[in-house]
Amino acid sequence: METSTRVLIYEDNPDLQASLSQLIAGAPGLSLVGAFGNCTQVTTDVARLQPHVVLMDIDMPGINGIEGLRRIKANAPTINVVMLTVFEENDRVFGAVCAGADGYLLKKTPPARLLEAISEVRAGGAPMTPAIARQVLQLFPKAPASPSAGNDESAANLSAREREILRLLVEGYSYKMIAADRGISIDTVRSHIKKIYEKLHVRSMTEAVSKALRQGLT
Amino acid sequence: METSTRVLIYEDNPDLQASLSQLIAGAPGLSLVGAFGNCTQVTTDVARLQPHVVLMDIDMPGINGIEGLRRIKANAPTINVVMLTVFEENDRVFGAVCAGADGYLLKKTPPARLLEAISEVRAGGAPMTPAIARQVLQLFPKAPASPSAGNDESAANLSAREREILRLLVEGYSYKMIAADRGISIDTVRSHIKKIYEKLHVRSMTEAVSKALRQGLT
DNA sequence: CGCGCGACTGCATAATCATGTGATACCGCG
DNA sequence: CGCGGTATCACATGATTATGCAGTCGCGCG
Repeated sequence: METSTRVLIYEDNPDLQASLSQLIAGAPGLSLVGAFGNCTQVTTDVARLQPHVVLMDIDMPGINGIEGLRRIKANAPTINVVMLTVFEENDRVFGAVCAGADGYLLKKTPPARLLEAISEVRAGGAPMTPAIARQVLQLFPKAPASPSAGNDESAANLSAREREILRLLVEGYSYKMIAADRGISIDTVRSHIKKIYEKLHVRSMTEAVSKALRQGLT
Repeated sequence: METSTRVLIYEDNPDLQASLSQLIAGAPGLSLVGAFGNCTQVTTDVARLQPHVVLMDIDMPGINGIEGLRRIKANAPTINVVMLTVFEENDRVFGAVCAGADGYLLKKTPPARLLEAISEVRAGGAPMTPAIARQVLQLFPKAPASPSAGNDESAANLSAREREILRLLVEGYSYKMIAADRGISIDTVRSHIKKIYEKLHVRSMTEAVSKALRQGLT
């Protein structure tokens, strides 16, 4: 029974493909199952080679890396796919993360960091080159600034405890679960929830959760 | 002309505040400009102390860390704010990144990594604990998979009727109201909702609504 | 001091949700 | 044809939610 991490590489630049292959093949705990210059056969490749991690070049002839990523995720969603790119363009980053990328690294990433990234993605992380991570955070919609925004009225009106409890509602906690989580009685939970409803002008949990999520109240 | 990174800490746990303070104060290239247990005076603190980096605890009495973050960003957007938390909850992560967080670390992050994070954020990166980075990527709406979709299972898997009914749940409709609205019996509504729960792997209305809104299923 | 507020608690009750079991009709597909 | 899936419906039961009423305690404020 093989316990090493099976890595598959898609990279059209021959030099980089060679050096990545060497790096992976020579790294303890990793095994290189394949290295290709394009991902036109990605579906069959993946089915045949059963990789745990795919290093996917974004720019390749034929099918681009994002499409390759999509196909992998469509057919084998548990495979971790780390995107590799020369550039840091926003639209590429956005496209890749929306397609389900598990990590995103610049090609110039030093070898040690690349190996680290592989083990990180295997452990459930999402390795990103710092500049990419920054871009990822900046892709999020910015909430309106706080000061006296009318929108934040509802939020500012909730007490800290009420906000905590609303958060747990959003997570799908029942009254009983909230009580257990916060170490209070279920009747206390009810009281807080009743108050939340009044402040948010809602009459049910679903309305409260919906409003909270839509207005970023929690 | 001082060239060290000025760090301001907001952390209400006295032990952690003390150890963070010691860490920062003792690190070459960093200087600790303040450490407080709450961020009620964040605006004046920041104006007075002129930090480059703020380490901000998410949970604090009075004004919570996300609100503190918002105020910093509203008044001094160039200050880098790294959020600290015990937990990894999705809504917190989402709230923080929408409020403009520059990084997000778990409190249990080892000291060496924390120092690294500070220099990383200064260099334009966005330091994130691996698990948080994973969550950040997962916060993005998933694009429709390419033609032979399997990835969009949850979304594509709901029938038209189920999707209609989920939409009404999100609007806060009760079973009875849905039945009236669609001209069907309440037991029919129940059957559909049961099926929706199975497909979405949830067990309550609030979970379904939450999931629907977060993943753009409706 | 009284007041308002937040956090906490209890009890009773009605309404609503969630689950299981069962069923029919219709459609498309191999 | 049988099968699976969708839409529809009913009944019974237990669990959970929502509401009303009542209360205590601590805090800050005029």
